[in-house]
Amino acid sequence: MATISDVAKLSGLSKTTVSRVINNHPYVSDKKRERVLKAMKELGYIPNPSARRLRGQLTTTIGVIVPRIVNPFFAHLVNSIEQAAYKKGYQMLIGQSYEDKEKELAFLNLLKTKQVDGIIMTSTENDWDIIESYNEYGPIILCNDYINQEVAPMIRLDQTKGAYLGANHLIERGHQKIAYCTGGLFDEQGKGKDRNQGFQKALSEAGIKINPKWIFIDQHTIEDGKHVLRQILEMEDRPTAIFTGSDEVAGGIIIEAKEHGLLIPNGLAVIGFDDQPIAEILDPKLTTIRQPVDLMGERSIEVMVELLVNPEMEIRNYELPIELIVRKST
Amino acid sequence: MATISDVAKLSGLSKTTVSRVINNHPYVSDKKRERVLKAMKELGYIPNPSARRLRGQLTTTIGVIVPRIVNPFFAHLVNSIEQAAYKKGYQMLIGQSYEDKEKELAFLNLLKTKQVDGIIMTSTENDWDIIESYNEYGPIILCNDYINQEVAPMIRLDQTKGAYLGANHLIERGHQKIAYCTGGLFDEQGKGKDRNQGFQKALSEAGIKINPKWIFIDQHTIEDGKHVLRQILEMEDRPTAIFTGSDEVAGGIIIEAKEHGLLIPNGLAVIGFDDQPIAEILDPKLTTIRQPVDLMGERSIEVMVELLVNPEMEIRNYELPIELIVRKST
DNA sequence: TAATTATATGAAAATGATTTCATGTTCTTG
DNA sequence: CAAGAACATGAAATCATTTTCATATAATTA
Repeated sequence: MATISDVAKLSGLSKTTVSRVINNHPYVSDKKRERVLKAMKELGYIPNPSARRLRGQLTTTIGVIVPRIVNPFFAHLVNSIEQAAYKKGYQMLIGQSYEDKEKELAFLNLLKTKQVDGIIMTSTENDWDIIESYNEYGPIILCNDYINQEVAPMIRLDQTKGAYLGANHLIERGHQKIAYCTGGLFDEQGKGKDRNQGFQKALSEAGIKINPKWIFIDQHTIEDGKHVLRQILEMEDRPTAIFTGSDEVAGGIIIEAKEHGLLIPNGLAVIGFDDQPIAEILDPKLTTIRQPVDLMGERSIEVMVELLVNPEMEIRNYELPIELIVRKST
Repeated sequence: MATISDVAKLSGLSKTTVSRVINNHPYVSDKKRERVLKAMKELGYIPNPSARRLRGQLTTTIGVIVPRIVNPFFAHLVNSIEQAAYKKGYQMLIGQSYEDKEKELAFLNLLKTKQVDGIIMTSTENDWDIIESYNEYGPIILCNDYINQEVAPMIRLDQTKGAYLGANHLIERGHQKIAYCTGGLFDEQGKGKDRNQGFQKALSEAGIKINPKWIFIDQHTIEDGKHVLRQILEMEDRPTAIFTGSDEVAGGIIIEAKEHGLLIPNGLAVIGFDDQPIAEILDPKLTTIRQPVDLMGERSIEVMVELLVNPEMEIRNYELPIELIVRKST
């Protein structure tokens, strides 16, 4: 690989001048700039990022933590982040936390060692106190997941409203016996908590009591959804509708219902969350709450880049619209 | 951040000795090693990767190129690669080529600038002549996609056999009028070509002629599949079965068939490729050809790590098993 | 016991960039 | 036209590490 010295030698100028051209510093005459550019092209010169980093320059790499990339919601989110990053000349380093605290910390360490300029977290496993300690090494922003304090920029949705819209829709369809199925645990913080609140608000406004037997926690996959449906079938007093925290779980419920001859939506109305491609594939098609994934990715990169340019930037929340998509499963 | 000099100062030893401890060089006395380790722990010292890279050390980062991460097949592949890489202490840098030659080259440049130790390509957009020119900067291995020369290690499946199995299955079910739907173009190299051959072999063995009107090329998404079905419905002479290059396209066909009241498999038998989660979700469940994604990811990392340790390693192919999964769509 | 050889350690060079400082030229401005 | 400001250039320092070279001591061998 050609180095800056090679370029300097070939162009008959100093490394300093070459460096100035690379970083388009103003004080370079047009003639010499031309000579440098010509030499650079001739040698196929690319500045060595390790050397630039060592001098405290930016890495033009942004880290993204996701729980698991095979979850289509996160695949889409990662996709939109990567697209936006590429447009701005950034690379994307991906890490899967697999809901493991250690893995999350291992990834945050990349910030400490300046391998990434900043990190976008789409989920958080550790407490914020711990994550915060990495913040001094570079910006951390939360996208999708969030916590209820204004400590870092957050790209978030009004989850409370989303859950409220969904629950309300079920109530309007005449349901009184509504089950609830969440990805998190019940006393959690952030996203899950807000959804719980929205759900509860809708029900209490309609004067409906929540039956604790109809609450399912820690449900994530299609398999989990199937299992939930089997549990419901065994109940004496069954719910007539179920609100789920993800399209995948909703999908599992619908697939298993078909297996057991339970009709959707007449036997059980099902509502999902995310509006993933699967929502259109299921039969019946899934009523769900759409999260504007592309917007979230784009906005995250925008905020990250601003923050890298101006680290003193004001920390605030960016709330994006959330929307109910009514299809055939309710 | 603490530097190696800080550790040297605190431990009262030289940078050299500290470096020796970090890289566990043999010639360090146990006593001093202890002192260094203690100082390192006390300062929370982590070596600066940029500086190490600059000195020509490995980056412990492996680049992975995928066409698009939202394609569940590639999401799973990336997942298995990341898992395997993490276990061996490597990070994974992802780039989406979006089937764009420029983007692919931009990513290959990371090798040139030593930002990654090696690159795993799960698809290739540029000709091998061009890709090969990056090979001198670090190992490139092909996983999933491949070319028909032994120029780089390839983790591949016997695609010819896969397509043969699928086509044969349709023929055994009594079909004579079989359509073919591929992701690539028709005269392509590598994966697509082998599949074409397998398909053709099965048909010619059964004495069946291929109807060129029933060949669909460049089909990738669910939407593409829907479109294919509409085209079939408009034909006077319709096929009774269709072989597709991906579960997603097959899914689109099945969904659209339902929309038009065409029964699967009686009106049209459909066979997919990949055995993605969607295959189990579709109604009827999809007959498909399973690719051992987890194995492919694992093997790729194994080979990559070996190759990094011993760059002179013999180049060879690693062929993994491929399998027909019969469900309800045929 | 003298001569190798293996073990231990550190000073200084090297890696490839950017930044600081010094110096010289050209342009404004009073 | 003198003096200060703006422009243009390069030598050398700097970033955090590894590697080379030099040197000293301990262990082995002849």
